Amino acid sequence: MTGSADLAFLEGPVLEVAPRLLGAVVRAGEVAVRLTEVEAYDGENDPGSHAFRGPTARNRVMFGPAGHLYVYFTYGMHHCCNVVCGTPGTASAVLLRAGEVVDGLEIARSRRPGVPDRDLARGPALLCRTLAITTRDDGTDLTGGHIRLDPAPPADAGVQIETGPRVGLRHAAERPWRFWIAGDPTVSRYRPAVLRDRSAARRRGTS
DNA sequence: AAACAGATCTACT
DNA sequence: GTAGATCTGTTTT
Repeated sequence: MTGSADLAFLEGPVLEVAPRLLGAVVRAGEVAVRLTEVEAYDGENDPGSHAFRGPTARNRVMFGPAGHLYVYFTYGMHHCCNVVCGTPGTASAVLLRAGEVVDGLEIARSRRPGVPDRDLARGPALLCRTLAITTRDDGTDLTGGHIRLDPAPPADAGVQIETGPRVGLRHAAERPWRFWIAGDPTVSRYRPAVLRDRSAARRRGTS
């Protein structure tokens, strides 16, 4: 539990890294979450990635080395966090979508009063809220600081994994790059990505 | 300086 | 099951 975690596996291709993060534990201070649901984002090759159009002030962390945290803010009120993977220069990352609180339960509950335990980190913004992760933590090294990541224990190596489309994307929504632990109750159950842009479809339809 | 876009969540029927 | 609130940070001019 002490010392630095071995995060070398994060340097691989994002589609291999993402499923291996299931069962891994993210610890932020007193609260720890075991990951049950993640999504892969393949940087400049992926229209769904924030890095698709190249480096900017916001996404620069993703272009750096693996094992750091990329945190972004969206919808005016939500934080979401990713684990950067791949080699420097590539901008692949894995969105942490959901997990199970495995330590610091009292503190986690106090951050989300009245919520059932299984829902404490059920969804990417909720996971960040339960771990108190904000854009202040953007770029954090995960090998052993105030926020750290520990690989899935051997017991999780054989868990059954399911895949499906990523949630909520406008582009590349069809890629089945969402991974979750089969049957786990903490996996978010939001609707799959849907087409929102009816006006564009209508414009095209009147040809 | 201004416009845009959003990898969500909650509430409501 | 679905509609809509929400409003900041980022990007572009």
